[in-house]
Amino acid sequence: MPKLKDSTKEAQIRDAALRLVIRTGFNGLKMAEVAKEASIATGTLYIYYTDKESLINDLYHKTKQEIAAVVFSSDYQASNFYETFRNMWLGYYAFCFQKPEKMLFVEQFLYSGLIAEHIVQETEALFESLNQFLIAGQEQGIIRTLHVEIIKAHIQGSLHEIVKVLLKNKQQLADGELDQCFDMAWNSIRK
Amino acid sequence: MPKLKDSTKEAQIRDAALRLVIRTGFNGLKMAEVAKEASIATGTLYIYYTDKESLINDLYHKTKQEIAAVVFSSDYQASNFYETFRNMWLGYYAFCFQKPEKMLFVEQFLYSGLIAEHIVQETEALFESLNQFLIAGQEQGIIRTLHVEIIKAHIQGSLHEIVKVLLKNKQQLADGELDQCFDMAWNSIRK
Amino acid sequence: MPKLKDSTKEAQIRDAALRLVIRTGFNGLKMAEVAKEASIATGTLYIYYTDKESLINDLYHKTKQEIAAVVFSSDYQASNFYETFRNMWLGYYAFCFQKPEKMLFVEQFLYSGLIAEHIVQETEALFESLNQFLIAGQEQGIIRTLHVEIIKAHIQGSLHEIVKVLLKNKQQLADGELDQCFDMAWNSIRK
Amino acid sequence: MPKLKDSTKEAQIRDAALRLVIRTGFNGLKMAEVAKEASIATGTLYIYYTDKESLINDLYHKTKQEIAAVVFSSDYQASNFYETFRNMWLGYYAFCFQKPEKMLFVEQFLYSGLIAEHIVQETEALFESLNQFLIAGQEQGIIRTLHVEIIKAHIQGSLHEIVKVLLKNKQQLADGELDQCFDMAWNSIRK
DNA sequence: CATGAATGAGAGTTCATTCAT
DNA sequence: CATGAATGAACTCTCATTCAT
Repeated sequence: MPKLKDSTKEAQIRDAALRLVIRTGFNGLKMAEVAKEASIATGTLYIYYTDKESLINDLYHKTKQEIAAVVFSSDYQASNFYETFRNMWLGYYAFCFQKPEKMLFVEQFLYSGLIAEHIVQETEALFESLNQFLIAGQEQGIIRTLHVEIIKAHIQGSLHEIVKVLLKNKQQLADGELDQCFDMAWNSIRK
Repeated sequence: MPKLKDSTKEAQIRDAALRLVIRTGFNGLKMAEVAKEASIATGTLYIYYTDKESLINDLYHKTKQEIAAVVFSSDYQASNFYETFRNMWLGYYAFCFQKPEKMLFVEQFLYSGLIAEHIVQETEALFESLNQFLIAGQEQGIIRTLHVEIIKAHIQGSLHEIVKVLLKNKQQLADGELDQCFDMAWNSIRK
Repeated sequence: MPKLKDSTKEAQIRDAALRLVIRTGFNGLKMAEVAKEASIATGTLYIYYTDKESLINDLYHKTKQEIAAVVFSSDYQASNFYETFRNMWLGYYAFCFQKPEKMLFVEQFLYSGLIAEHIVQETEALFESLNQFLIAGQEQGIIRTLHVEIIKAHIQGSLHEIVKVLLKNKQQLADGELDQCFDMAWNSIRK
Repeated sequence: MPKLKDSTKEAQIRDAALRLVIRTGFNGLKMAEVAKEASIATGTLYIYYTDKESLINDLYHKTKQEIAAVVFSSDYQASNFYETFRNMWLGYYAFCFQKPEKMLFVEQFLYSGLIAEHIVQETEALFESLNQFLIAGQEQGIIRTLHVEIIKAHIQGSLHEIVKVLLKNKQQLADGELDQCFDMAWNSIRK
């Protein structure tokens, strides 16, 4: 019996690629560096991923899945729209702050044209229930009536940018500030 | 740093570089392609810019200057905070929608580590009066008291993301929707 | 040099290698493909052959032996020179037409410098009795007096090339044509 | 004005490639070695040829053209079929003996599947008048009636193989031997 | 100043061979 | 013996930069 294909290794590779790619972009990402960062030989990379593109595509897919799992965590379900929204926003904020590479990576590649269309669509589908949630809020007259894609863009865009500023300045939000940030998000959409 | 030669040609080069770089990132940008897109020979590029990095740095600098000129357009000065803010927001929105390459380019390179620190600082300084403006609003009790960097991040992040979604879907905002978007921005910061 | 393991498997490997190598040459031959074609694992290949070169050398040796066995088939011995020569020529023609890979392989590698000198010499020795046969024909005044190496080259070169043309065009020789081809060979050497 | 694309260089590259490729086959041919042999940088190779395949294709094309020019040299036209055929045969023999690389290269690649079909066809067309010549000989009852492709294969195959044997043994044919070799060729086809 | 051919270091990918299982 | 994952040197091709014209 031969050595068995190690499924840990695939995750190691993705972790390494993620760490490196956000610094340099797709074209700046060097497979040799990914290998070194993952502590394997270059050739081994190609046992797990046929080429750089497929590595990035899989990384995108898996990262989006992880984000969906965070946003839709069952812990966040509350009795009313506001509470649920608040839980989601805070949960996603915490995620972005703790794993900014994932936030940055996804942001960087969504509009890059490098992710295969079918993967983009599969991952968008993962967030369909978020759309449902927002539409329900609109129908109940809780939040403003505006195309949900724009609402999501508004919320996500501001959250991401805030996290980026904080990371750049190596700051953290005090509790009161965090509340204010959430307030900004909420005030912008509530009716 | 550019040498003082034909300044039309220099602008051609920057335009070409801008168009190309947002598709591919710094590492994907090919000097030969920039030259072709600018309708000059490769060698000529190096008369105007010593290397790729200096081209990108100059492009960043000039683009930020243009954005500052837009945001601080004297036309936008109004008699009260709200009106001025509204003019600025709408003006910047229009700019981003019409010249998304510039928005995307600046966004892509701000945190990239490729722009020389002194250039980042010089360009940040251009926006100092925006800080003043916001702080004045806070002192007058018009807008919420929160670190201005965060306020700016919130406003800019959401505006950019909305524009990106619209461009991706090749949509435009109807007038009412545009008002709503501004409302979201305003509601989030007003007291 | 092969180790003495499962001799069926060894033959499978050679068959696989032969099929593949004539399409691609030595450098294009991939050990992994040989293994797959032979329905074994890559590692197993190296139990039978220490490296690619030794595989090719053994294949060359065995193929030459097979050709010698064909040419010197006892069935071909006839009462006179002409008949024997004719039997040999027709037998070898049939062999080349049925197993062109073997003909092509041997032709491709003879002058390649990849076959170890001692193997080339051993295999040449197998054809020594062909030399004897031709010399006898010369001494009896049946065929022209010319260095036997040149006579052999003439006969073999033309026979091979005819087979190659036929295979390329997916044709076969009608009986009369085959006779003509043999006639060409015979007329060129007879006195 | 820039340095002008040097047409000598293209020929240098082909010469280098030809010298190397017959030793190693297509897959063994290393672009870096071709460059070194041609005394240029690797990158320069790619200014003249987009890739290895196109280099080989052009080399094939040009070599076949050269061979056609040799075979159809106007000097060889004589008053009768025999003389013309003799001139051609001797001329081609001399060519193969002096530039065996060209003979070997063409032989190696004709059936390799690496030469683009349109190039194979274009080059075959160059030899159409050889077919005409042979058919005329058949119609005049001078040579045997047999598919010209087979006649050509017979003549060419034996000539090539003889040259290969001679080169391998570092021999040359004495004048009498050369006559004998031509005689073999002639006797095989004459009626 | 302008040109584009030339350079060569460096990137992605392949594959002969090894070795843990 | 058999397996196939792992290795890393080597190969093809690219591209920032230089420089002869």
